[in-house]
Amino acid sequence: MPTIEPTATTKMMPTPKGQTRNEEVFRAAAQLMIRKGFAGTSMGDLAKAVGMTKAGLYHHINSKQDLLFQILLYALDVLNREVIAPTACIPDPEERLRQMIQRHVRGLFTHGLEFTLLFPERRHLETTQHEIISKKVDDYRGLLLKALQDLREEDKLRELDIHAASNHILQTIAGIARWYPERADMTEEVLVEQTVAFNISAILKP
Amino acid sequence: MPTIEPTATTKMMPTPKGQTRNEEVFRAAAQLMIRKGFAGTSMGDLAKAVGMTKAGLYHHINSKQDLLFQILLYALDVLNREVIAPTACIPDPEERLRQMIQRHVRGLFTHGLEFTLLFPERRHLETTQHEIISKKVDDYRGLLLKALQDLREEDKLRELDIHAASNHILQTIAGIARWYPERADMTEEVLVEQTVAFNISAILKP
DNA sequence: CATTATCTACCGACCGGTCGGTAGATTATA
DNA sequence: TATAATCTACCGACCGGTCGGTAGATAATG
Repeated sequence: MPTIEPTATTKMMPTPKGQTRNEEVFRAAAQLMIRKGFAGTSMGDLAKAVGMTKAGLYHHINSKQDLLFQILLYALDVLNREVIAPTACIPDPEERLRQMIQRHVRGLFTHGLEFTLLFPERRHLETTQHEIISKKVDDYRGLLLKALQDLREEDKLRELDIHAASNHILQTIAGIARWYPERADMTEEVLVEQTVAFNISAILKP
Repeated sequence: MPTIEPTATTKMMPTPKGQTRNEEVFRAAAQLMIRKGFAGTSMGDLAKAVGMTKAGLYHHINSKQDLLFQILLYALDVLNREVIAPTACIPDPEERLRQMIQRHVRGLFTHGLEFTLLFPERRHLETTQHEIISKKVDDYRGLLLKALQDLREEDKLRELDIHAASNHILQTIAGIARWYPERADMTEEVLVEQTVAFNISAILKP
């Protein structure tokens, strides 16, 4: 896991060369919060998970809230690098959409995109941080919407509400991280294909 | 433990008729937990929401955990009455599936089915209660799976993995309660149509 | 009067977070 | 090169506050 860079809204954390421990904390926190939720995860739990005391933990983070904020920023950063950036310049909207879905699903388990499960937990952030996350999430949804609009202009879309459709697509993707881990009776690559095909079939004219 | 009946939501008033205090507590609890999560909802919050003290609250419930259990049981009961029972005897699998989706989505806001958002919160239950809920949820997923299997036998299905498909369908439905409230730019009935069409198009041969 | 519903007052455990302190590595200086 | 100064990463102890939950008194209901 790459370093999570401090932002203008957060204080600099004492983070020297050895980032190993930092990564460990952030990773463990994300995993705990995915499993038990933000409110359901205590700093004591986290400290135990990384073999530290609570006090020692606070050498690496500013606050529980800010920890969540950093995790969400990281998740959005990966989303950018693994999904948004590589598909931004694809002119054909169908191919663009296919790749967005494909890359998002594939990234779920190979690039830490499972952290996107924590997006709803942004409700625990204070207003300013909440807005920062929400804006980026909305931007992502906007890209999906744009692909649908482009498809409509090419007359390749069924008669459907693109707002509803874009949300449905996002739900199928994000939802995978909720059910797949328990029912892994298909390979990851099959799951990728299935998810792309499901959503493409749902929206494209036959 | 008293059971709760679906009624129109009324603001907290001193013992409104047609709605017992019990229902008020359960309803308020469900709404709070949907908004802030189980762990993020304190009994103090809940007490304030129904205009009581914490102690007074505990006349109506056994424990916070059991409160969640009862809410989930109630949600599953409504799901049974509003979705499962009315569609169980429909022979045509396509029509059965259409009605299941239609009734589930329609029920989301008219019959308190938004409570299904709380299903993931069953992780906070103890083992036995957790298993009870999980079994019923799995049964519901099984019905969806059965409809897909029946469709396959009629050769009306695309080439797809029905396990992945059933989960995708469920995610689009349950996910509505997450995004629709904030982006209600379409009527409820349109949303019902859109969701049915989206999923049916996704799985049926063109 | 019996039952139900609610109150005041409180408990021990745990919460997020801070404090003063320190072992050990790193750096600056004489 | 010796040593003093600084810095990182951590700890045990502790803080005020909140958590879920309870005992016992009181009010309303029938």
